Amino acid sequence: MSLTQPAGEAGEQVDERPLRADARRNRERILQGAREAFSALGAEAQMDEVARRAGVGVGTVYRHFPTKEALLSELVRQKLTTMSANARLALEVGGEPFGVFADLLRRNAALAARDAALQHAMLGAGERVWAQARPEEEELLGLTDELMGRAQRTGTMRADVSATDIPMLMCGLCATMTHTGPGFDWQRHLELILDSLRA
Amino acid sequence: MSLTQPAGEAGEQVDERPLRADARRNRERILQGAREAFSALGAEAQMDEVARRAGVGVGTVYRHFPTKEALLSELVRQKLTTMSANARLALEVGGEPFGVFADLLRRNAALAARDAALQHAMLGAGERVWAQARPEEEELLGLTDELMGRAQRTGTMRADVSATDIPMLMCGLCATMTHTGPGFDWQRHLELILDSLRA
DNA sequence: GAGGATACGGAACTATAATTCCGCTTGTCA
DNA sequence: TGACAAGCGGAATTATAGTTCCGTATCCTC
Repeated sequence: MSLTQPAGEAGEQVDERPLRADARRNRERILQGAREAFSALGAEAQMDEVARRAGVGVGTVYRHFPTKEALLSELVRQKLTTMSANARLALEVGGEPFGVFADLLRRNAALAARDAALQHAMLGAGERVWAQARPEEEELLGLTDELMGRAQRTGTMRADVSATDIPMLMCGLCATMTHTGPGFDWQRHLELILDSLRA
Repeated sequence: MSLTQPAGEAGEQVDERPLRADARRNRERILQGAREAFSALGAEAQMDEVARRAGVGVGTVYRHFPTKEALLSELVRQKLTTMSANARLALEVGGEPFGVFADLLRRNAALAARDAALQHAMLGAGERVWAQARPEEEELLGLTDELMGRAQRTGTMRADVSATDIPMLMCGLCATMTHTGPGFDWQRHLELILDSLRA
């Protein structure tokens, strides 16, 4: 189905005219409703629940996102974009490279912790959901690579870790967050991880 | 439903007479079929699929395990038991404590890697599934604690990590295994983790 | 502010997957 | 080896949740 799209890249409207005002507003509401719903109930939150929280009908949800998967995909894409923004900020600020990188991870982890169930929902989502967010993923990876390179060149970070290790580590951290409930001390876990990256 | 059980602990038959020969055989087949099904398809493998692989009818599956959850629970319980057995072995063998512990983790990780999707299915399962396996979990935790204590007393392991950290770490490792496909090099990730435990 | 396109709502539809039911089969024991 | 309890198979049932449809409402343009 999604393989037979007319043209243009996967996500947003391609050459469509701009959305009507109410539609634009609803799209935001839906995304917000979805975040809330998945945060509260995990991936098994139903589309009706998303609609309810967004204050719209299910039909409207489907008008904006053809499937539940597409909705999740958009959430993933946005999350990655936010993380990239953080990374870019970190690159500009400068400072002791390892510390900058560590702080970035801490910030991103905190971001994830705020709605661990949503995180879990996104991780549990199938390949297809992530495939849609490939470009955003690549970008984040690139930025991470640059940040790590700096730290490695100053000798404060192990030379045998690469940017691709980070998603793994964070992925593990997220899994941990959701499996032990909200009171869990993921911060200590993160520090453990950071220690393992230090030279 | 499961809260109104007559008496006795949650899992096995309590004071029932021994299973008939064919039933005992089928129970094993079902468990095996479930392992295969969940390994191949993840938690969304259907009961019919489990039955098919076990070579029995669905009805038979339900005769042995009242719900899908109960079936998953039993798999979790068995996995934990196996890990405990490994831990007990490690305790008896003796040798340099950190090395013994590290090898145990490596072995258990390898065990998990063999059927990462099953692992993922178990992790993704709800609280209730794990609640059933509490005793087995406690036991494994106790053994882990003993092993780590030894390493810490010889000064080869950080003093500020505890046995409860290990499930978190392994949980992260498992999540990683399934999110990056079968070809992923989880071994390097594990070594990273081990490094972070070293004193 | 009229007309037409765009978007909305939510009941109805459909697909999927868990679970039940009951007539039949097989093990067990005297 | 006959009787009966224990166990089996799998079609039918039920529950759940994703998705569609279409009459109605809203926005935008002229």
